[in-house]
Amino acid sequence: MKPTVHDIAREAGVSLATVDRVLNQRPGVRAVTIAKVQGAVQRLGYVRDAHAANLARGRRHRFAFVLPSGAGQFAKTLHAALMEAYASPLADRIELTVLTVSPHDPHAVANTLKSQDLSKLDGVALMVQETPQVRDAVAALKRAGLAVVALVSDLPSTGRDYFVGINSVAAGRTAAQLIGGLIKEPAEILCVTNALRSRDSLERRLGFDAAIAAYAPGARVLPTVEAFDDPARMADAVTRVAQSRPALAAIYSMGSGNAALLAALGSARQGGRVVVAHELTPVTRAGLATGALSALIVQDVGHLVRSALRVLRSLRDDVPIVAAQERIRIEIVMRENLQ
Amino acid sequence: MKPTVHDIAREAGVSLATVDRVLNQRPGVRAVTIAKVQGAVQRLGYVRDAHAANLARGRRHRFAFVLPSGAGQFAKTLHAALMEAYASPLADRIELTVLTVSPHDPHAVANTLKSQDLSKLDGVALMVQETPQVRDAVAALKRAGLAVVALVSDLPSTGRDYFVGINSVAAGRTAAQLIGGLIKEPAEILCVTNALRSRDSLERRLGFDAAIAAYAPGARVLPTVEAFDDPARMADAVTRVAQSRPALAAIYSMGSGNAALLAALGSARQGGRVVVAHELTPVTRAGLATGALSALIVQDVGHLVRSALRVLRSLRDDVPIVAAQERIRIEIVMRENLQ
DNA sequence: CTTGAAAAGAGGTACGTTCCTCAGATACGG
DNA sequence: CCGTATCTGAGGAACGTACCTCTTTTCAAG
Repeated sequence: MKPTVHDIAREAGVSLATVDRVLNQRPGVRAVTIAKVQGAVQRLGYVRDAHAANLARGRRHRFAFVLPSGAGQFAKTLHAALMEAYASPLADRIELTVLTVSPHDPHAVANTLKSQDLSKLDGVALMVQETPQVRDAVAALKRAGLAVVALVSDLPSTGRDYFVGINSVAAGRTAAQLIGGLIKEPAEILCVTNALRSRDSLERRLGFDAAIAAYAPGARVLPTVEAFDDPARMADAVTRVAQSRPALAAIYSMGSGNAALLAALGSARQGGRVVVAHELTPVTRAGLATGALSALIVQDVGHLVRSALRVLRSLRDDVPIVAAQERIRIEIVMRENLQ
Repeated sequence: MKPTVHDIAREAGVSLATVDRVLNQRPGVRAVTIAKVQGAVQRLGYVRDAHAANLARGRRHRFAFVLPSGAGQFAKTLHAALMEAYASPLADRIELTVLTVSPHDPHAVANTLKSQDLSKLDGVALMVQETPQVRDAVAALKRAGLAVVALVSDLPSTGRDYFVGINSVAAGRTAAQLIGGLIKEPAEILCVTNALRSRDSLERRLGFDAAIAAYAPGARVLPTVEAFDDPARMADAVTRVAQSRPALAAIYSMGSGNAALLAALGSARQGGRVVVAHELTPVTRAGLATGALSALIVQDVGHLVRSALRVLRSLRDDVPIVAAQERIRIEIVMRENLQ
């Protein structure tokens, strides 16, 4: 039988109230008594029953997710996964608010959070780029005592409690290994992205550059095509390079903009050309199915949102986080292991 | 506020006891009354609080995991993951028994389960090959009212409640795509395994054969090397083929026996040869790190055991299973996305 | 010593559900 | 119309924890 607070009280020779005070770190207990209680906890191997605790507390976790609004397919896919997770038993005792903010307005995150009553919130998961404004906003959240989780893009110097997502540098290295393995002979490689300034693209590129020489010796990486969220520009640039470069062996799409890329490739694609992109969305899924894309580097959106929810809850319940469970894997998805 | 049984009772115009009887499908309620209660449940969107329910029930889930004993690295890795999951908050209210059975004795599973007092058990997860004896054993478990989950290898015609693991045919197809993509020119491909008779090896081979022609046109698949769990035999056969066949472009290790394979390759390996195996274990991890292995097809053991625990619990709590969360992905692991 | 605050004890209610008992109501065949 | 079987109601205890109030003890400063 698992020990309860009553067992602890008996074992420590104190009352239930004192055990409760120690367990919940409330004041009014002498140091020696605290030690006695903690000793009993150790000896009996007591672990608080989080379910009973929440029940008693009548606690409902109120979490907010801040997601980028607008075009990106990935954000939409993630949003859908979030709503699915929210409908599942995994989310019981959770009240969810989803806030979408423009990824282009640096003040949007701060303003949106400012418009929220923080006392009506227990935790926030943020999928945003790190900016000074975001740093301030996170600091405000922490001051209000909220749990803060960075989602997809880390916010390392903000004091967030946890990061749920993949290591972008490692993702870039993985792309390099994949492309190096898949191309039949060393030739030219083109990197494309919508915005090179974003932290994720930057880090992926870093990892890619660091690893490509080892995995594709002799290959040449062409100057990056940056489309600045303009589909026409992306299509245009890709078409030009693909047609003018017979030696082009691979394309690495580091960020968003896959719809335009695939549209352009559709008319210019030749057999044997390796194309690697990120994230599984309706667009990239179709690309895999038709063979326009060779492989994808993916973080499972379902895993991301469930992980974020679990981590937020664990932080609030003061329960240890199962790191292994919350580690998001860098997945390689090809047509045959797409399910 | 989430509706409670009290709200349902009020809404349906019945007493709390009746709501409880309907909710738990106990006898003694007229059909019309059942309908009234279910209508109220629908209207208010009531979902039972599984935590409070378990608390009230004082229920502790007693689950048993049946794992293969003996050599296999994979089983050991899975066992370790199970113990880790068991120590985590994920497993609270769960009492775990691990039973190891010889994978070679067809009666072992049945005998081991027969030695257990089934009334002291709520659910069983089985990682075993399907045999007539196993079918009977599972039938006995179901008769005793237990939840039964097939782990890693499915037991499709036994009446198990759920299967946690990957589709082996799809895994074989993935191996084919991977090898087809990674080899530089069509040549010879060698398949090796310890035991071709096992369902998993069989199905992987099926998928591999069905897909290899499409992904490696012109390649030739050599007769399979079967080592019958004899490391010397494996090493011997592999060394012979590798040395006598200069055109050997790839090796696909379909099952266990990777330690012997890698030992043999260590002395015979040449650059550029593609080697794909299954499962992430200390042995294959080292193989990836040294470059002896090109890629692995992996099912995450942590995910497997956590999934099995969650599914068993959901089955017992009569709570819907989040299929997306429990779907085990066919992961492709290379050196750079090995974390 | 006395005083008084800090520390500890005692006992209670509540959370949402399960499950029990006992009593009262309804239905139905004879 | 009665007896009996089936349904339903009312109420309460329990699960393990949180948190509240009220009392009692401890202990050091005055």
